[in-house]
Amino acid sequence: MTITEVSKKYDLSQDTLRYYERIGLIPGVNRNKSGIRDYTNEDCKWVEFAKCMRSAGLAIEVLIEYLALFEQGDETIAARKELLIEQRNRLAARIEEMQSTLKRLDGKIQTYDQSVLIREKGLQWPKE
Amino acid sequence: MTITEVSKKYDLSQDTLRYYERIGLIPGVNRNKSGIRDYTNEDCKWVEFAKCMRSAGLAIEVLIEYLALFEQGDETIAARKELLIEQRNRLAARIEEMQSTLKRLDGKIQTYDQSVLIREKGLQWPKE
DNA sequence: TCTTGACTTGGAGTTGACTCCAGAGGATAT
DNA sequence: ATATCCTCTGGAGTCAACTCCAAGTCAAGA
Repeated sequence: MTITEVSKKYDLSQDTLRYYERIGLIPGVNRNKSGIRDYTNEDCKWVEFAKCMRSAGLAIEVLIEYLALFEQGDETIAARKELLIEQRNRLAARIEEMQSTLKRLDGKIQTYDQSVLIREKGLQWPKE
Repeated sequence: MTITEVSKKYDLSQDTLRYYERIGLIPGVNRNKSGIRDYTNEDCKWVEFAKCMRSAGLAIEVLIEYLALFEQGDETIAARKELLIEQRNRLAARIEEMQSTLKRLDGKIQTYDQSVLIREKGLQWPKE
């Protein structure tokens, strides 16, 4: 697959794909005889994984480390698991925080519903 | 309240507090005769709101707009509600995305559990 | 053969959100 | 009174994560 195809498939710019490769967030992609990238299925999986994890807010640094560990082979399985657990826990915490903020926003919006109603009816704004 | 107190109370640096005020993310804080900030309770509520919304990932730009609308008075109630609904929906979408990534991480971690077990037992890695 | 267009690289520029700094003014402690 | 703090301002610097650019290569079409 060419970079254009991968770019379209995962909705990531070509620049971002080259950037991810350069910094080691995805593995090095093979080139044909004229030096042009040819993404394998395996490469694509990494692209997709990177995109997914980045969208969830995992830091690039951490994902680089994960790939580096992966490329060192089976000796690093325990370390990789550790890393994933750590990130999983961070993510879960962030989700919880965001959920409580979501609730707060819902509450605020409800208050606005009320206030609009009150204004429409020409009523007094309730105290406090 | 002084900036030091507010800074400690909400765990935001003094620089961040001054920055937030400068860009209009919190209202202008009154100064005493020697020009030093004296935060009111109202100011603190805005600081807390800003911190909460920022932690959930709402963009500074949007929060600046919200405060600007708020300061324009009741004419902007409808616009503020719109803004909040829009942000609420974005937030809900991000949470969902993150939740599915969380599940994916959990799955991956389980796989690692298995693989560690298999290595410990000296068994063959299962195909694929 | 000449041009067009996709691709390459290395490096510079941008954006959002802070974070730090220098220089100056008051207030407090010795 | 001098030193030490805390605060002020305006502006510069930093960091993560891209994003853009210039100069060059190569293959394919008119």
